[in-house]
Amino acid sequence: MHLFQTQHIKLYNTLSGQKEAFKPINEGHVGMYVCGPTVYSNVHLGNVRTFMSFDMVFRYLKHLGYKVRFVRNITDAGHLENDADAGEDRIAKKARLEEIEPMEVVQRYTVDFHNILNKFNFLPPSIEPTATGHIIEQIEIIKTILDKGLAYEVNGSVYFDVLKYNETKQYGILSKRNVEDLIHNTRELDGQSDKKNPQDFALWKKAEPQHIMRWPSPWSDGFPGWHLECTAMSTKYLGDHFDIHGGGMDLKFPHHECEIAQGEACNDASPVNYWMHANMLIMNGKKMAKSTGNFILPNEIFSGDNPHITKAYAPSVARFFMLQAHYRSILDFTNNGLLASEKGFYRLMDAINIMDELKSSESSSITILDWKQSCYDAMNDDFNSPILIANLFEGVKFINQIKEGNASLTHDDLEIFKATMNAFVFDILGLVNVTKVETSTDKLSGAVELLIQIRQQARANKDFALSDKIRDELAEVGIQLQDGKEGTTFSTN
RNA sequence: GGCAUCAUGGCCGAGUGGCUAGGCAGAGGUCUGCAAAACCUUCUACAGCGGUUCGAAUCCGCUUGAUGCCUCCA
Repeated sequence: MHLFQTQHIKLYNTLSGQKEAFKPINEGHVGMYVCGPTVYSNVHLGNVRTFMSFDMVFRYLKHLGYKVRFVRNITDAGHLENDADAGEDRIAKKARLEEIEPMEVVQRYTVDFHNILNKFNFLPPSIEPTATGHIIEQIEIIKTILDKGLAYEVNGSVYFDVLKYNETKQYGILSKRNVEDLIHNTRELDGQSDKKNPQDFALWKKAEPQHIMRWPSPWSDGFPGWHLECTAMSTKYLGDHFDIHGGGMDLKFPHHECEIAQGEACNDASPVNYWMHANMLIMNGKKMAKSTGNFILPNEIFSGDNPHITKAYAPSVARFFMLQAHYRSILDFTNNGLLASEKGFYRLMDAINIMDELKSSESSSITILDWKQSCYDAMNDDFNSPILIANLFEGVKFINQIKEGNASLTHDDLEIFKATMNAFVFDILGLVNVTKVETSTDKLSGAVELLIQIRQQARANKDFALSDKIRDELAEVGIQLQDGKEGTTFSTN
């Protein structure tokens, strides 16, 4: 018996524009592909948000008992800064500026990407393929599309024929555009002479002599088009037809539209059942993007070294902040928002830290199974993590009420409650209990317990000067004393 | 200019055709030597203008504004 047999997910499918019941192609199995980063510079927080959304999806699917194959690629092939026929690719440009090999650029920022994701407590994907490792597969796909007559070769480059494709299929089905509108609204760009139409996109580009990243192909020494790698890697590992494809909202058009076209061209069938798009993280009302300079790096959040924030924040605080918004909503990154999340996060952690001390009762004053189901309902409804978190704060209330003797749970109910809290907070939301790690050092606990005893003695003697000194100076080094009915406890934030 | 999405209280951020979101902040109370924490109570809302409806913040239209895409971008 798996949880997915009783917990039914509805998810918003960009393709249909509405929430749909999720039904995997093979029962109990889920194939999910997410477009990964182009590793030409440090991953910024906006990038992280998208990947975090799908990390949460991955975690929840696994929690429900699905066998998930999660593929997230690394784009390590250079792509041109614009879609014109000429231009430098980003990785090559970075390599030139830093006087290193393109593959050194790729290596450096791949390592950075992994480091950052580890700090945010991401689960690794099942497969993390690279574009340059799949050149042969991409060439094979181009051959197929050429054979179908939906692409053409010009001067060693191969382009997808969007108008031809649109005669029998629908280009724009995902982003709700039609080709006529696209034609009317295309900006004039220099150097597009090789294309029959501006809407056509490159499958293969002939490399200029100075272009370092290049591979042989039947058409020229060159490199694959950007959209092709995802088609190659997704279908290789998940099949021609798979369950979920995710990515940032900004990839919807043209990237994902082109992926659909390529998949349809090869197999006469739509490659993906459910398209999921994570919304943008903006900062102070503007898009976070490397190209505009309006962005913050994760390491700057951990160190506090950025003019947009007033202090350092733990990775889990940033994670909690982002999960407090729904993945399909735009989220504005602000210092005030982060401060509010930080307080809430530590309140949640403080409650969890005393969960094991709760005593069970003869009867339950809370219908814990209803509460548990409401947690699942939240996640089942298009992965609504903000609602889930609201329910978890309901759980915080339960913990404190039980501790104060204002609520009760039977032994069995208490076990269910604790297991549910832990599952959602740590397994599904992927938060890390930073306070627990710090306070679990026995030496520190022993020292603080001693100070608490001395303070108790001082209070008994009405030596409040001493007792307050102990309390205040401990607070200054980040240890809070809490006087409860059953004695004094402490926590560290 | 075109397409799409969105517009909620002091701030962040859910949701819904009639019934409490939640967090942070604020107010009052309980507790405390005083605090803090915790608990109880509590205030402020659905951009504007029309329409549909017994009833709309929730559906429709218009207006205004925001964000994204339309050239690489999570």
